[in-house]
Amino acid sequence: MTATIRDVARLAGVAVSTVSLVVNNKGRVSKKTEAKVKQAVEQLDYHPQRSARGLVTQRSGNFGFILSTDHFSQAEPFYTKIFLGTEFEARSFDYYILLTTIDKHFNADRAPRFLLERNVDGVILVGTVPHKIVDYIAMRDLPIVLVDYDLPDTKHSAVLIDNVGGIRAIVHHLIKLGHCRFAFIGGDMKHPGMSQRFNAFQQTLADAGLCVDNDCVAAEEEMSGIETGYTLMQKLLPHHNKFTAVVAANDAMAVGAVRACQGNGFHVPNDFSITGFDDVESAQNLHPALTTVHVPKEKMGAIALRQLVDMIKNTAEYGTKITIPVRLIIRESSNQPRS
Amino acid sequence: MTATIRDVARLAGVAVSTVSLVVNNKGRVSKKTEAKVKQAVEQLDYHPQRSARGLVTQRSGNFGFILSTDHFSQAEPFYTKIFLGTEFEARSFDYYILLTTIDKHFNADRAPRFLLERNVDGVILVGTVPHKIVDYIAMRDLPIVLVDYDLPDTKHSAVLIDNVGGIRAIVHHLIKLGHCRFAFIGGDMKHPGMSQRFNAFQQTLADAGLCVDNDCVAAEEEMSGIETGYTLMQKLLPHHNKFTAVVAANDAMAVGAVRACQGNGFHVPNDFSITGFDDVESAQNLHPALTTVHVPKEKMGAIALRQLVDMIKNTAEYGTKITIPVRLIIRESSNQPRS
DNA sequence: TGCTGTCATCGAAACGTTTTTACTTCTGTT
DNA sequence: AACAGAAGTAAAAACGTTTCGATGACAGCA
Repeated sequence: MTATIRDVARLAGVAVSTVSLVVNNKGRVSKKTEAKVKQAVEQLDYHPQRSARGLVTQRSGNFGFILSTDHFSQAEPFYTKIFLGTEFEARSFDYYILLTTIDKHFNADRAPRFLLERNVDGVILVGTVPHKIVDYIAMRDLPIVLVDYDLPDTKHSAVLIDNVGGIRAIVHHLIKLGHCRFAFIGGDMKHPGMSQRFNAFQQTLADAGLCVDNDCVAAEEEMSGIETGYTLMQKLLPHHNKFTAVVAANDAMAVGAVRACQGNGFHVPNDFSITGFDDVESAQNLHPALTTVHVPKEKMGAIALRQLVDMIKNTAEYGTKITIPVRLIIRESSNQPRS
Repeated sequence: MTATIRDVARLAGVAVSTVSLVVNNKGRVSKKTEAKVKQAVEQLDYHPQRSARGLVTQRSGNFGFILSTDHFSQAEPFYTKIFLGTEFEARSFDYYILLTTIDKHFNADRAPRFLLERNVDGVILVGTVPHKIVDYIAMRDLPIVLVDYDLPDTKHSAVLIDNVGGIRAIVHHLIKLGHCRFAFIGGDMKHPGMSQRFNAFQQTLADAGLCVDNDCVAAEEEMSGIETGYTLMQKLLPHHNKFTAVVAANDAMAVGAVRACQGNGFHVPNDFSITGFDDVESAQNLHPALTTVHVPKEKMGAIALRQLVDMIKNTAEYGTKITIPVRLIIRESSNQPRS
């Protein structure tokens, strides 16, 4: 049904190879034949067939995009936005994205089919992802870019959030408002980004000559959602006279924390300032609107893609870590401490 | 680097074609050679290469999944969940999903590359999608399944929500609680599902011998998010003595409506009952938790995929409309009317 | 023993490209 | 006028599969 390269060649009165040269504009073809060929291509609406091209070039023109199932189905479209950035950028580089989710316990014989069938030229892995699958992909020596995740003991490219800079900005902002007694809400400490935020929190305070009461740190292992924030804030509230500002490790938990306060008759920010991190959608809609750190999610996805492309073109090193700068967003949830 | 079918054949001591027969278990191969071949496959970790296979079968093993950019980036993961359902089901049928977003104004020369390169065997289109692209795909005669959208004047398969049943359940529930004066909040009436919900609302009331005041219907053209719900509820509130129950066409707008009420000193459900539709994540987290209609999103995605597969296997008709039943979820936002 | 039919396996063609090598034709130089 | 080199084009091989027709072995039957 659809036109093949042979049809184009026949119509243009040239050899098949010449058509190929024109289409991929490689080699030198005279202006005249080029025009002829292009006209024929146009007329037949010819597009090279992916599989045929892939067979000879051994390139699929696809990238794999892997994230854990629970990340993807999360209420907040944090990772969805990263994907969007990648997908959009991919289009302009003529790559396609094969998205798949894997669950926490990766099992080698349930490996994404696109790996087995050599149907991708590189892989982007986003968020917390089993160590095993990274090794698995590396073994098949495909270029890898991690996003918002880092494996400490390996040498893979990664696109990372400037967690330290973000937390530092938040804390300095609060100090400038006059706060000197802080609490912290953290979750999912297995995620390197989370623990990074916590460490930055402590470090920044230490640098400012302040220290944190143990009662003012609440952290949970597994989750880092609204529920978690709510629960942890409940644990913090009994010691509410020990702090005036609460730094949450992300917006979701901050939202939960605000709710817990309001549910217990406290006012934000009059009684406590509460801050988040990530600048997700609901941070703006919240009442009071959340002071937080903006993370450019789409941009991160785009940069990861570009990094992958560069690695394939060999114009980028295979272990580059890219740290994405973030921006403090001051809204209503932070204010001067109660007197 | 990776093993080819020839390597397997050599190792097993059989012909290439025999290996192919075993791998695809077509034709009859003796138990003995089958074992030999399978052992060799195992040993070399052989997997047929997608592009080579695709070239000869003229099948890519991929499905396209298209939704509009704004749908996908929406805060609520409604469409994300549909995708998840599709992707998961696809895996068990050995298909891969190529996801792409297109913007409202589809332009034929920016068509998804997977269409041009014949890199998909069928397409799932989700949500409001330009009429033009559907025609475009149909022209290339690929099987199509629409999800949560329907084109009235065409004959395409579609997986649809039982909007009528859902609204009817909601209204009956409210009537049973004692309500007889209703308001409606609707948005994005271009989407057939939305107008369907509105019509069902009116019809159900009419059937019950009730009618709706014009002042009690608020609908906006474009959007249907939290903001819209908030704005529309503001418009409704001046006439608050004309109704005791507010039916919103989806959860997002219901959330906005609840906020507007609370912001103006009204209590939900004591002053008004407010209901939603969709049962998204935040409907449960809301205070008060939202009475709504549960829509099985993952399931819809899965069913769409299966429909596509069946169409390709020619075990399903090309214009089947599948209506997915929904379930009333009674939570806290609905109660008896104020006296 | 010779013939027919079934079953298992094989060899070769085909799918639609890209890429490499080879062949013309032209241009300019001596 | 002969020739070298460059430029443009063509022919053919290769990529890794599937599939189809051919072949051989073997059983059953006359």
